[in-house]
Amino acid sequence: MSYDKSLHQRRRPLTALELDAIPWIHLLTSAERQRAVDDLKITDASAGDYVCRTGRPVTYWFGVIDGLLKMSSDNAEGKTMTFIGMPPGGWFGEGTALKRESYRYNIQALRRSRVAGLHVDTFHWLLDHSIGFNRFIMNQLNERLGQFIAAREIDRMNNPDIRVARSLAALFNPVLYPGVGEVLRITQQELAYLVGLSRQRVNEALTALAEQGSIRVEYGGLRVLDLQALRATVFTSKPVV
DNA sequence: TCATTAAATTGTT
DNA sequence: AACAATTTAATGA
Repeated sequence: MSYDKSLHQRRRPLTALELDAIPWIHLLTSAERQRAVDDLKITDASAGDYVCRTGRPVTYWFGVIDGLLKMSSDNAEGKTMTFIGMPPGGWFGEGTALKRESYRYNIQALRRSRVAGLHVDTFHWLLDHSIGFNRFIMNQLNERLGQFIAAREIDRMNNPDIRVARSLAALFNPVLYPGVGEVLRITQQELAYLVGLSRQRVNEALTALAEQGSIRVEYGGLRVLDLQALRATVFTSKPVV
């Protein structure tokens, strides 16, 4: 690399490959796609960077091209409450974009990530003109509703192994996160942040899940072998001797 | 391309 | 929280 390393461009157009990885782009007519592509911007976020903050006016509808983001909301006492992971292929913020309100979540990069942004005006234009886009949004909202209900259940789980299993299953959701595929790139530390457990405990849970055969633990990631089994995990971690 | 070194991640206590 | 072991990434010949 002989380029300058001082001022790497924070915002650039998308490559054809990145474009192809956007799930809803294929549902548009060529005219609609043209307009969307012209507006799409991609930004590189370093670990710890905020993609959006609570209270800021909505300017973009976001999608994860690569990397891993976490969504957190602060309650009245300023305590950070909910964590949801956003792996590649996930698009978010349509709720607030629809109402043109301000963001109700903090979105932070857990590691170096590439985030695509579609301006709210274009978002609304697509809603007004594209049936395919409307289907995508409707499907997305519906799927996420299911996810939130599941998330409430997960929060009430006291068994760490099951918490980890369910949280992982959510991250492997092929509808919400089509960019994930077979292998989810996530470290055990990152997963620990998302689930709200220590890395040690997550490691223990992952080992148990691997023994069960639903996943395989790999360096810097996890491979899903049986998503159904992962979702349905009910075993109690401590074997009764 | 290969060998060496540094950094990141994992497994364990 | 700390440590050693393992894997990957970076570097330079």
